[in-house]
Amino acid sequence: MTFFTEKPVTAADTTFFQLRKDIVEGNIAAGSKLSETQLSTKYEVSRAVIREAINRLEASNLVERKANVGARVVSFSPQGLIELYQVREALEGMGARLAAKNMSDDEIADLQQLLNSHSKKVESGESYYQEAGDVDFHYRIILGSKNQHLISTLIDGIYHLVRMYRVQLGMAGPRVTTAFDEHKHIVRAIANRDAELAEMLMRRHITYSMKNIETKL
Amino acid sequence: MTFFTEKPVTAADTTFFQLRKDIVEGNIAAGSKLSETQLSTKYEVSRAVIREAINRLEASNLVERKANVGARVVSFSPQGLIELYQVREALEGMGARLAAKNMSDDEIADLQQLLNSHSKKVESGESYYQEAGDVDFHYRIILGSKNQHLISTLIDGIYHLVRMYRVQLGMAGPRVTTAFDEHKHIVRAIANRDAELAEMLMRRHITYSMKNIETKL
DNA sequence: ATCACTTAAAGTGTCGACAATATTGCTATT
DNA sequence: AATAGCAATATTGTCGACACTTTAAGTGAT
Repeated sequence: MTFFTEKPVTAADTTFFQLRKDIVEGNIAAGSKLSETQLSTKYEVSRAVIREAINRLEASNLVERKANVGARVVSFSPQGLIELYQVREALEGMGARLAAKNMSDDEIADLQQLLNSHSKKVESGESYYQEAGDVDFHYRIILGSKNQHLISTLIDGIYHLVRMYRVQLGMAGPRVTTAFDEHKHIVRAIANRDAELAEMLMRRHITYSMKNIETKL
Repeated sequence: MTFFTEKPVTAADTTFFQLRKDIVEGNIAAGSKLSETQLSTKYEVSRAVIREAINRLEASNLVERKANVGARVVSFSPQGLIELYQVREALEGMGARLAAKNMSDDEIADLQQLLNSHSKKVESGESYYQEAGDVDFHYRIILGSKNQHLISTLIDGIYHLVRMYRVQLGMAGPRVTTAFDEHKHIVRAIANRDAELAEMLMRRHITYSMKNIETKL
């Protein structure tokens, strides 16, 4: 909902999306300074729209601003990554809990179907099961929570930061096969309307994911 | 940390704080439109700083903006309040868990002392145990989590929304005596470094608080 | 050579004006 | 009378210029 409807309407919108993409994908280095005048010439818009874009990036926790000094892209730190995953664990855990309560039967069926298509691709050797599939899975559950706060906090905020960290660490995608089993169990819990279990499994899933990243540091 | 250091340095800062106060305290009605020109004359600053302030209010989830249309103060809804408390439950639960791990012994001692002073005032009939005390308690635990994401999400964002809802519903403060016992148990869990229990008790505490509000609807 | 002070440069913060979009009210047609 | 289209108005979005702050460079004294 919040995510798929991201059509830019104003110049500040497009600049914001562009800047966010450039930051998340590492084209603008972590920790680097964002000069308003410089960006304004680079993106061929006035400083006003750059400022608006930077403000939104700040709200997304992708940049930090200091008054009268300027904005910098947030710099990577293992501690920051851990903190991010702690928040993610709390929010996505709650998301799974609510999804078990609030997802419609149709949505659950779709989710199971998505998992099946992933399953086939994994079995047939295609290691397609990568970022796109993983993201799709998590998005559906978050959206299934029907909690607008949760949805926008995760989808508009945290996920972009997570992706940025992934790029910084040079990780192609999430863990492949083991993660798939975890997904399966989560969906089963949701299908059984077992909110408690769904939350617990989702929290574990994210904890594992983080530990997997930690080993690569 | 993030909270006590809120000194305005720029005109946009002061305008933002003023506007936020006016919204949270209900001087600007929920659901009302925020006209840029109007506010610019009212607060005697240019539209640029008003726009910046509104942007930050939007990031705080206190107002909603639509392109080429304008900004409105978020409007109250029971559903919205429930969703807010669900997020709060998840985040403060994690906050308590982390506080049990990360608070220093001194900080815990201070927290216990704070609770004692509340206790005396409750026993002596002073129903002082109101918003200020409750807020102080929750802030210390959140800050004790040492998780910067958690801290800013709650203190810069969610708490203001919660206060706004409280004002809308005309609730003087939180539940008095029962809440105090809950606080006591939470602190004990933290002092015992029992992260699991601290999280569970905090989540319950917030759930109770929400149910208490629900009855008043 | 180092440090304090002054001054120049660069960058952010703020402003007022103009452009583009949305809303309102009116007119005309059926 | 109701509706569609159009004109007028009001509001937001964008721009360039100016003011203020920070930072860096440069000068002089110890």
